[in-house]
Amino acid sequence: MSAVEEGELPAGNGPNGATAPVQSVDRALTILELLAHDGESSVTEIAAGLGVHKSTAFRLLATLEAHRLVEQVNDRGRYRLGVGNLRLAGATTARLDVVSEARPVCRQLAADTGETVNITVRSDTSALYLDQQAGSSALQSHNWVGQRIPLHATSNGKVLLSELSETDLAKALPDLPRFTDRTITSRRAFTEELAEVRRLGYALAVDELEVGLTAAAAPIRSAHGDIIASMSISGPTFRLDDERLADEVPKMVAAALEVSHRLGWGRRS
Amino acid sequence: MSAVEEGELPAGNGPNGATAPVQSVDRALTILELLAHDGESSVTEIAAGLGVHKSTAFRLLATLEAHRLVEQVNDRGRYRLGVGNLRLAGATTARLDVVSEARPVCRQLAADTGETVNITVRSDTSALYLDQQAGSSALQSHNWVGQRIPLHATSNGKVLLSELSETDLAKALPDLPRFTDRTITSRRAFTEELAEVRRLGYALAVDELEVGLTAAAAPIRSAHGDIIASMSISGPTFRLDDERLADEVPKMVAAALEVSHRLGWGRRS
DNA sequence: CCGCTGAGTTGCGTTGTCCGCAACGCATTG
DNA sequence: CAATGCGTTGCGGACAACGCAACTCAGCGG
Repeated sequence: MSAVEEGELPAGNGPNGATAPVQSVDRALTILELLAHDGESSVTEIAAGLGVHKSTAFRLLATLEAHRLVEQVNDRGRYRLGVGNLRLAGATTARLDVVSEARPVCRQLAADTGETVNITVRSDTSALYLDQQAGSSALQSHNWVGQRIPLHATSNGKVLLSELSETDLAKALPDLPRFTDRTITSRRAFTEELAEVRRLGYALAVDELEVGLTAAAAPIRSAHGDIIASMSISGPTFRLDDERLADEVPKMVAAALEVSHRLGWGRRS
Repeated sequence: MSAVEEGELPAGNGPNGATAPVQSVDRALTILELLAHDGESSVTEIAAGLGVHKSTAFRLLATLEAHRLVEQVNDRGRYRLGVGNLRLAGATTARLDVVSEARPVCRQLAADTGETVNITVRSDTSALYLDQQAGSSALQSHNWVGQRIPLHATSNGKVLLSELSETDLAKALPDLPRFTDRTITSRRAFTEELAEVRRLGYALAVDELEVGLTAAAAPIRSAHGDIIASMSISGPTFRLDDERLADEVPKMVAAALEVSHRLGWGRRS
């Protein structure tokens, strides 16, 4: 089959530089990522994406299908992600106390404010979105769950970084790429911003990641007092102006505090 | 740990009888299922569960870890499901119009009624829970998302079966096991129950799956008018008595209808 | 203090498994 | 009706994955 463009992927390794000792499994999991990205693909497309023969891709797909991680749309047709993923994700979040404790609080906050509420944790150099409760407003952003977002241009990121030691901070922030005019790109300015976050107890990000997008975030603390997650509300800048923020931010801070309490923070043993 | 019950799995095949042509991938995916079931496991436990050598299990885990589908708790420690699953699940539900359209409606209904709201579809011989919005009441059931539940003992199942042809119905219901005194186990009685569901436009299930659990469900229809999913509210029987149901069921039927409309049902093109 | 146990991790050689090939069935299309 | 494209399947060679055994490291009890 004609010209497979070589090297579409790092060739035999996981998405990052980590080692992936079992080739076929690595390929199978890459298929899942391809499908997550493209939504729906044919066997031939997937084979091309992996740089393998059609039959190989087919067998990998059949194995994934046996575990319901993929399914085909019409008995003999294209493939897409299957419901097995939902079960795995359910088991994943069941493990994370944060999400299960935070979910009802988030829902309430989303209802109170009408804006989108997110829970994030830090994962190396990114903010990782664990859960999202969409606001009631018609205009709202897409689902960010599972996405990785830069730390220095988001309110969640600022909160997650706010109490790190200098060395940890350096590791978590190798660089500060610019996204908009208002992105903080100077390390000195960012350090001052973090001090402000510590002082206020919450963080803001207005048009820093994307023009027209405003977010505010507050820390969620473990029983030990460490910041283990961040809760944010976000929406279009025109709707979340200063006046509106003055109303909503205290609610969000209170909600984050409530979750921290549920996790055992500030509880006398 | 000690004493592996023999034959935990059909040995080299997927959970069902389907063929899984790629052994290593099949094993890797089985690891995910083991972790989903047990929450957290050691390499040795996983190796025992698979019936393979420790090193094999380790390499499979390393590959899964490269894709963030598993992670270890303490750099050198036990393994558990990783955040990559959340991303895959996000991509899976993004694909399912039903969930994204239904979620805001469900949240509203959960807030209005204070009870748990679920969205399910049929998957062969089970009802599959796609999404859940917990009610505001303190007493509420656990998260069912990704679980598979019998069709004949649940309100959702009755709705999903209610407009099937006789042959499809036979395929979807090989048998009718009993769960409680009130479970319908006669095929004739069940057929009559389905007729009643069609007449009323919704289904009830009181103590049929589990004593003390009551649920009511209504159909969600595609643009073609087919029943593609079911929406339910459920709660403890003592709270959902006849009087209460008389209040809440119409709300639920209306909510399901709203979702059907969003999906294009009854819309003039 | 030190050896012992049990955990996760890592070279190495062999073999069994997975891959690429090519042929097939089945739609859809000209 | 031939032609093309898809997803699917038998087959044999080769390489990748497996099992083995040795290693590192923590915890623990002697």
